[in-house]
Amino acid sequence: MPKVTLEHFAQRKQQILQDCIVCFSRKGFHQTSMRDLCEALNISAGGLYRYFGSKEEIIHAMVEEDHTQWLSAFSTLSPDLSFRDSLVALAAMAEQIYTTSREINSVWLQIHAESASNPTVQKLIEQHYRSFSKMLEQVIKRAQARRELTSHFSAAVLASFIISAFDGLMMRMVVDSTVSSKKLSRDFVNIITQLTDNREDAA
Amino acid sequence: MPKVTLEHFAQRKQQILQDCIVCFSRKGFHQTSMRDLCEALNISAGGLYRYFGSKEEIIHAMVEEDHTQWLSAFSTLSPDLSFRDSLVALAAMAEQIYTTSREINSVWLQIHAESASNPTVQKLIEQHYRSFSKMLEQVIKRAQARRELTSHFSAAVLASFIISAFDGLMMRMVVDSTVSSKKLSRDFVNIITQLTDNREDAA
DNA sequence: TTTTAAAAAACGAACATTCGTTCTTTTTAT
DNA sequence: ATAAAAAGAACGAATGTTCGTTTTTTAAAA
Repeated sequence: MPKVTLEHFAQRKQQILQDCIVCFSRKGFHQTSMRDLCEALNISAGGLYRYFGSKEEIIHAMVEEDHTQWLSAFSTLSPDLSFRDSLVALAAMAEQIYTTSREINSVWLQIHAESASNPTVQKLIEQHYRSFSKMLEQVIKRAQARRELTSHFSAAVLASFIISAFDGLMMRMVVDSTVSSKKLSRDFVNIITQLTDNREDAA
Repeated sequence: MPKVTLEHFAQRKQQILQDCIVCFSRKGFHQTSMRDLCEALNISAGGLYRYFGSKEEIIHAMVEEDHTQWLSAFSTLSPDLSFRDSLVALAAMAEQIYTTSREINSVWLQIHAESASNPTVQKLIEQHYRSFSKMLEQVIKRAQARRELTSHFSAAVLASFIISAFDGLMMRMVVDSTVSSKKLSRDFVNIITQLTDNREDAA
């Protein structure tokens, strides 16, 4: 009779996805052929297509992978943390997500670029940012309520700004190899917290 | 006898480059074939190859195009401006560069992604940021000398931060169609200036 | 325990297209 | 008449995907 796999299948699929990420980060989606993938993963074409029905499907899976990774990371964030500590924790998550497998960085950037010409990807990313923004706004609003963060700017605008700054940092890390992510992200946290902390707004 | 073109040639080349940018922004470098370009530009393969020796060459030309555009924009920046006004002016330049031809945004993002797998592009971009950073540091140092800007952070770090924030903003504009660049970039200038202005550092 | 049947998993040659580029030819403008 | 400019057919290589075949794995039958 058959083989009673299920989680085994999912596990293998996950492993394949990770390997694909490495390949894509090195050569780019559209420069990496299915043949390239097969060779690198030691799998045949037919084998690979059992796990992902198309190249597109792999791309979508990568977006969702990153999305869920961030969701679960965010869920571990205690509401009791100060604004600064929340930021520090988020930066640490970014460290962990984006440097334990350094390749994700480049793939994530590629996905953003892809979204300009790929409506499906665009929709996935937009939705990712929507929920991500929401969560960050919660943190900001709590900090503002506690008066440890200036209320000069709306939570939505601040969230947008912070996300952009870190997206830009990620971009920079891909482009400039001399950037030390650890040092820079710490600098960024310092700047943001210093710049947003509450001082009896004497402007 | 020959045709005495020269600037005519350069002019046509520039026009072709602009049209390529539009095409690439809609479909992406690697999804846009030379045939696609030829059809869209109403030119033959042989004709196109007279202006650019390869697809790569077009990409390089786009990077350099953006680079020189920013260089000339920066050179118009008066040293007498306050820090805030300098930022406002820079944001206005970004507005002008990135919204008069909205497509450049997406292409610029693609170029960043490309740099991860294309050493030549990576080198071009790295060099672009190097000179861009230098110029911004000048502005920051002047503002710090005038004591209208906190000296809590080094000019290099601040420059890095500001560039990242605006790169991230650009990225966001590509990904999220609902973003109003005008409003957001103004918010960003407000945040940065508020957060970096000099108050007798009572921390 | 060994055999066996059946299905899942993996393989890899083959498919029709499409790719970037070249090259010969034709047109255009002096 | 001459040479630059444009054209577009043609090239081999490479693309994503399919599909018939082989291998492996499993659990019931012997």
